[in-house]
Amino acid sequence: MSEQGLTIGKLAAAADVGVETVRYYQREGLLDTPEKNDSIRRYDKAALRQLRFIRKAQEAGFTLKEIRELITLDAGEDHQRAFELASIRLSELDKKISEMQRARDSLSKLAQHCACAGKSQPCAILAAFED
Amino acid sequence: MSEQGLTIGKLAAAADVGVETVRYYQREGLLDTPEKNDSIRRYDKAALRQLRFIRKAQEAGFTLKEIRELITLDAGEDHQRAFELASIRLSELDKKISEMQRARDSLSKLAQHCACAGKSQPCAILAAFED
DNA sequence: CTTGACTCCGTACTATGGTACGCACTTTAT
DNA sequence: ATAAAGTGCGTACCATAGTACGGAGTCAAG
Repeated sequence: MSEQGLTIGKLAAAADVGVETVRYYQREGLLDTPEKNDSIRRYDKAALRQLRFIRKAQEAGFTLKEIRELITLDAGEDHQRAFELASIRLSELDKKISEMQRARDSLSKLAQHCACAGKSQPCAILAAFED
Repeated sequence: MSEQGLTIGKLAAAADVGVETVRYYQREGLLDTPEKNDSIRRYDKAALRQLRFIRKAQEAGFTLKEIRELITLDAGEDHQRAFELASIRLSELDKKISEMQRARDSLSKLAQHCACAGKSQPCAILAAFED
């Protein structure tokens, strides 16, 4: 007997996370724990989709707490709040992106003249971030 | 008697961090603790510069551990290693930036048709990150 | 000259996001 | 049919980056 869904191991692998991480998300209420028909729990496509959503949302900088909220919001009808969370995240994402862009530029400038200079002066890295 | 340097409070304020954070950095070996002439420790420009460097480097995504290494490297002569750390960070920064850019796009697309749609369907946020 | 703010230092506690461990099953491959 | 691999659960532990607390001493302004 097999194809009535993924085992936790397969689910985890499909989303490229560890089994322990899946269990952790369950404990945190981000992923629900399916009933067990036999002795082993089986996960369907929806669970995989949700797990993947969690990871994508994390990449967008949402905390697990926020993600939990988004998930409940998705099930309910408080559209407004989800929109709000998304807007906040969007603007913080923009802020973070330009911050990182600036950091990137400083760092690449450093790499530039670190590469051509010999090995004399005190390393320019401390100076690299000075405005 | 005053202007022989900043007090810890002034130092912290000048770098926009908390006093406890400064002490934490000292404990972690990122910032050294100056000798005390009287009963209070005084911090000079170099300390402020270093503290600011720590924050900038954090923005670039370096961990405190790496920053500690960069600082010792700056004092010493292992240019090579500093260059290596910077290169690694640079490429991870690039990776992270495009990841966030992608997340940003998904999110803004969502905000778009979340704004125009009414409040019917299940909120599109779960779908927003699907490739 | 005292009251409130600041400092010093040590230690404890926090949040976030996991990872590991142990033990008792249950599958599955050999 | 037996050993290796996987599952279920509960609990413990981890790193990272701080933040808070308490008590004793010090300094500056009214």
